[in-house]
Amino acid sequence: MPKQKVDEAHIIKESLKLLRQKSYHTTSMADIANACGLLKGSLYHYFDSKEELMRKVILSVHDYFRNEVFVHAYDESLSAESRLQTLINKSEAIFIDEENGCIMGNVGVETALAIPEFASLIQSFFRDFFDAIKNVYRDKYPEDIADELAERSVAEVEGALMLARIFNDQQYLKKTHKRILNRLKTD
Amino acid sequence: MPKQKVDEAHIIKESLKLLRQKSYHTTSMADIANACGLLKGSLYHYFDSKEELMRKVILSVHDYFRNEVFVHAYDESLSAESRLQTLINKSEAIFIDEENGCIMGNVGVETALAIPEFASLIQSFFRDFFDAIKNVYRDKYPEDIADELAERSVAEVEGALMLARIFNDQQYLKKTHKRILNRLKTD
Amino acid sequence: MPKQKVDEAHIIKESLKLLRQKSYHTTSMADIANACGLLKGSLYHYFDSKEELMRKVILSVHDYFRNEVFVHAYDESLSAESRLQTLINKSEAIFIDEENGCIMGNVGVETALAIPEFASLIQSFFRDFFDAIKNVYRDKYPEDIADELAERSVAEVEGALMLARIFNDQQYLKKTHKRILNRLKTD
Amino acid sequence: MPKQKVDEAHIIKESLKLLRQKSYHTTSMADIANACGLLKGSLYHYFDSKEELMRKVILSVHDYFRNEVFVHAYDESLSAESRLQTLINKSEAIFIDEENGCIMGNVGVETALAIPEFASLIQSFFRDFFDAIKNVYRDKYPEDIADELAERSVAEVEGALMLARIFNDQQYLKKTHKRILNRLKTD
DNA sequence: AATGAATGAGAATTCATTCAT
DNA sequence: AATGAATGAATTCTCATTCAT
Repeated sequence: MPKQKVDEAHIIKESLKLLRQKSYHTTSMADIANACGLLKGSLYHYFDSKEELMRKVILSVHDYFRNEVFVHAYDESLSAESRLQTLINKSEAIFIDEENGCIMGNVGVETALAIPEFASLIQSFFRDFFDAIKNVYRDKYPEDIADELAERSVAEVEGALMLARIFNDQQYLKKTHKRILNRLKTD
Repeated sequence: MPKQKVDEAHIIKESLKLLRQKSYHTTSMADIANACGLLKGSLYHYFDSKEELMRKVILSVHDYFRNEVFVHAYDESLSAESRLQTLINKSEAIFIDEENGCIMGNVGVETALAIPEFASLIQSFFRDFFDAIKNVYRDKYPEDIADELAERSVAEVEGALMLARIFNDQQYLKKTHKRILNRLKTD
Repeated sequence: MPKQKVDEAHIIKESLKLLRQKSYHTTSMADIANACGLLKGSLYHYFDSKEELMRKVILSVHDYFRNEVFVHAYDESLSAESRLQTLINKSEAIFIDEENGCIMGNVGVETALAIPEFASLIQSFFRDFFDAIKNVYRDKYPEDIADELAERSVAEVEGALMLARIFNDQQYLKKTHKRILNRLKTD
Repeated sequence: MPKQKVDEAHIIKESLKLLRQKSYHTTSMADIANACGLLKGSLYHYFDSKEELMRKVILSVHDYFRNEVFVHAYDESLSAESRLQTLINKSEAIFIDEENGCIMGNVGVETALAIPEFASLIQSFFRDFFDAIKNVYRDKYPEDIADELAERSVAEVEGALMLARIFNDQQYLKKTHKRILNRLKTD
């Protein structure tokens, strides 16, 4: 196995793992450095501050979702149902593991009032999340209904992830996803 | 105005305000003591540790919901709709203010992996939350549907509260509550 | 020898010694704590920050000069010469030792641009220093001359202290003081 | 505009600006590198350590004063008064700007006790400063008086610079220079 | 010559907790 | 019950310095 090379992207990846698992305030720069095989001081070679690192983690997750998850909602070569199914599959691959959870929701709740900049970046993520879902529902529903269903779906997903984490049970998300998909059939 | 007397209940009340607003790790014992007009050392006369205090806050919130919110779900003197309406009104009075949020969800997400005891207590709260909603839906739906609708409702409420906090917008919760109530009519 | 009791005044005293000797940026909170027989964290029980401690040191030195040094300039029961002689004697007792130097000048020069608040407090000290000297010279000289001589004297004293420190030679200050005193005779 | 070439002399020049303005301990190698358009690691190609760099800055300033300022004191083609006037003009051009101050005095006071080598180099500068002034006063005064007046003048200049910095007021130095010049007339 | 990654020591500060009074 | 002093470990961040490329 080749030694992991340390660069900004790698640090962001390791940070993401820890931050999603442990929360923003419980994850120390030393934890992150340690996970990267660095000393804590060395992180400041890449990031000016813990906040900047967190910001880049948020942006990186947002990018990833945009390019690897939400994008499928706009793939006109597929049926609405296939598009939503793909989006859901990709989401689950990210959200579900030993910890369960969405770093955006978790960090958002934890820091919304203390670090408004994070809230603002996370809002942007959720808007894209809405839009993607809405774009699929638009195939079957009129604009206003699609809008409401999308908002509801995002809330349900985030709520399910919260319960999944607290109960350590992935079924919450899986059932929610099933419902969301069913809305394209009947609901 | 009578001087607030300092006792366990009062400290729990003040702690709750802070913990819900600021998260578990950002709220220090000094913050809490300060809010109670005490010095931080004095808190240890009432609680052995921050964890114990948090535990009692969780239990206290659970009790409050049981006696003041969930209880209405079982008031057979009212219609299912009235029962749910009351439960929702009471919930909103607790969940909505300048910060928006549910301390159970927030602390649950933040500490689920680090402090399993909290997760366990919070699970118990959410089970009672499920049961209360389910008991109302049972009036109109068969057991299995009521069950699923209740689970979904709790997820939606918690997801809506997360978005409410991140977007600083109370409409997420209000719309969700409306939907939940409508399920007793048609859905 | 009774164990030194630790209180704010004692910490300020120990800080003063170190800060005058080592400069603001070379004196760490750990150094100061150590000199007081405390751990560095314990200092924050008394002072919110290093800057606040420095501020209180400055104010304390200013107070000391006001009450123990400058005050003699205004003692109308003595001749102008005696008043200046006393003021000079008291000054020397403070300024001269193994290190030589005036914490006001030293910290002033070091931090004037970085921490404007210090500059402002130190200006106030130097204004009182001017005024005291001027009040003595007024006995022999007209207002405008007294004013100029006072300003010149303070500059000479501070310059002499700088040289005294750099050359580790107390004669600079002693000769300066002699000249300042002689101005009451002829100059 | 030709790109500044990076060589030892250029680094020393940039360091000087920063060190005079910010003090020795507040100026980091990164600050200096940055001002030179280099990365901090690169500085070590030119200087073994921060101390060596500071030493070379001190020597460079001393050289500059020797060749561009003090030298005028020995120009026998001019009157004593012209010589002193020139020396003063040159000094002011160096000492006065937005910050005001003499790097020799500032660094001397700041590091005298911690880094004796600096004190020693700075002493040498001040001896040349004395000698230059004394050489001019010798034109009018006997040796011992010239000696004393020179010492006094240097102290006054340094003290005035200290006050100029703390009060952010260039008049202190200008008035001092006037007095020093007047001593060649009457005093 | 120059870079940029890495170090390791040390800075200020915070905080849960203890304990004598 | 309450205080306030003290702790000690942890946290974020800085910085002079080294070194392979």
